[in-house]
Amino acid sequence: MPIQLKHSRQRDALLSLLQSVYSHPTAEWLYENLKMDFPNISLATVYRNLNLLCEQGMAMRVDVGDDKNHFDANTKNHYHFLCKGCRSVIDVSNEELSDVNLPVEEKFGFKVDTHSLVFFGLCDKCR
Amino acid sequence: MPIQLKHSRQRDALLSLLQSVYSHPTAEWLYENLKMDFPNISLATVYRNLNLLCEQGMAMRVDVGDDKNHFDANTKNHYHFLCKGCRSVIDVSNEELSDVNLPVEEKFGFKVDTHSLVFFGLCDKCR
DNA sequence: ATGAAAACGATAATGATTATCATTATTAAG
DNA sequence: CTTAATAATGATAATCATTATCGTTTTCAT
Repeated sequence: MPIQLKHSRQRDALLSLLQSVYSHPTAEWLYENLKMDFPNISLATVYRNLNLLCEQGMAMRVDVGDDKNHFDANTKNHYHFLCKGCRSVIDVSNEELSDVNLPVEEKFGFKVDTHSLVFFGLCDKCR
Repeated sequence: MPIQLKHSRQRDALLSLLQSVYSHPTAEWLYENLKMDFPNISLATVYRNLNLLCEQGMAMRVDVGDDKNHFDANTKNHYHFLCKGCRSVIDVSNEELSDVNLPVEEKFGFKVDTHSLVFFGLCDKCR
């Protein structure tokens, strides 16, 4: 008996908003912007649906260590860069960094499923 | 006028406890264990002194994305592995993974100061 | 010994997120 | 087109790690 999803205008709007931006917004930012179309939307609804979208694989959580989650509709494998100046989160392709897991598997005998890699510095606007 | 540190038995005990363990304890764990010698110690004292030790470079914060900070008296550059089974945090040397920042600098034109790299999987006991 | 300032313990406050719960919206079946 | 089930909502309380506040205690140079 997996939970049978029902349609929701709020969830639709959330997903298309998330898909329309290149930034990696927080729940709070999405909440503020959804208020344009849904003046009565609740922050709880935003969190609920973000969790749903992540479970469904239509979005992913981006943790850059700034104590709040960011969200990304691009679920393809890639890394992120956090600018210490403007605090923006920027995509970084991971083509050049394949097989990072391998040396850890081999040297320590751990089974490495995934890794998290975040870069910190100044973006081209802030440097 | 930089803050003039004064000696504190609680801070001494915190540092030597942290230096004596290979795990990467949380503030809560350190607090519970310091109670042996300081029954009246406050959790605030533990947090205060952990922040101080980090500022002084005698300890470092380890963020593995589990919503609480871990602490490490080994401030030499190394990575961490989080076991999804026993939730323990294990050191990983970074010898095999030098120059991770470089490709990002070159390709995106960002000034990359640091990066955070955490591995997830099962340790040799849990796999 | 003494006084300024650091550190303390207790505890309230914060901020992001989750849980609760009464009400509303969606949807499949009659 | 009703209706009944159940998912989703909005409002808000609760949670949990961490920080701030504040009156009291320690530390330490004088």
